[in-house]
Amino acid sequence: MRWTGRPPLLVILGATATGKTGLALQLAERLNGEIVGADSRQIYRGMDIGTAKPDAEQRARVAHHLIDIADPDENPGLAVIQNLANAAIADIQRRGRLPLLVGGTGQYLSAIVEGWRIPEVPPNESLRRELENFALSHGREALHRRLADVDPVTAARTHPNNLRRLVRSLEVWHETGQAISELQQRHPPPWSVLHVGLQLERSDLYARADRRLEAMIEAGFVNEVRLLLEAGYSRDLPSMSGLGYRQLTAHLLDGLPLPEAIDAAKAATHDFIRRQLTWFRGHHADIRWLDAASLETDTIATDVQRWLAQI
RNA sequence: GCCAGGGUAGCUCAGCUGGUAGAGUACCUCACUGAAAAUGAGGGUGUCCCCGGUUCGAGUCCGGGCCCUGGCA
Repeated sequence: MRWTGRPPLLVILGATATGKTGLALQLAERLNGEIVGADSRQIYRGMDIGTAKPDAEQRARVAHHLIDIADPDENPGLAVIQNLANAAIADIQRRGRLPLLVGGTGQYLSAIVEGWRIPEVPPNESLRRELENFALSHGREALHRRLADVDPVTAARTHPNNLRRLVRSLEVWHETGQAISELQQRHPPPWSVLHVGLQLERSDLYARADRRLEAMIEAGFVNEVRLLLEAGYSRDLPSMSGLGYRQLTAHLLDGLPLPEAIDAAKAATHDFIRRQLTWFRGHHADIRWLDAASLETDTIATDVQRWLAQI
């Protein structure tokens, strides 16, 4: 494949359970492509069923990147993900192939495509605990005032209850002496990007997600969570906070009846779908939306080829 | 058929001696720069079963009807 201008990136996004994985596979096969995951849960080894991770057969058909890159007790963080994705995309382009950035994690998609400059301050767990303890004893308002003293801009746009954001902002200040608001910039990479989004009516999105969860349960989701817990992965790890994982942990450890855990997981998934859609609305204005219920892969592939020819 | 209880938000239900309604959950909206499937903020979305009556005013009181549940036949 050759292109005269900027190297191409095809982005496939959409709410969870819309069929991104299947479409990406078919397009990658037709268009000489490789898939770069933009999914914050498929990065974890051992979390397969509940994350709807592409299986071995699918990954043998098309090369996948950014999947199974961490153990469940690790927490790579946005900057690491962004660097890995950038490297993978550049490498695929260099080899004359088409990178497909595929996933539903809005923050990852935006950070990669918009080129967020992320403050180079890795998470400092002990500092985070210290700040959280301060909030516990003095109140979140007090922590918010501490941030307002050093970084009024960020303080003004962070709700005092959002402890996680407060802690991160103070962490950046503590490590760099600079306000996080001044370190946040954007440097979009020199790519030609086409956004394709998979869309469905809200009630269909919920129904599909519910059905998929039921299928996951039948495929052994509960046992997957049990194995993770038995392997020593604590319930308060970020990786264990995912949809289904959290609720099934409550089932296994707290005796929450399975049907109730499943219902709670469904509701959490609906909530997540809403937040995904909010993100896509706000961050990606130029998405080419497709009806996920009637995908015509050949037509889409032709459209993408036409796009590739004119960039 | 008779007796008793009940029909209020999508669901389960609260609503004191009459002043056009609330809770949990579901649902909807929004923010988001190294935890993001995370975290946080906001929102009531309603023929109070129907018809009539009393009253300045009815979810609430009265009459009639319809439906649901249990018991007795």
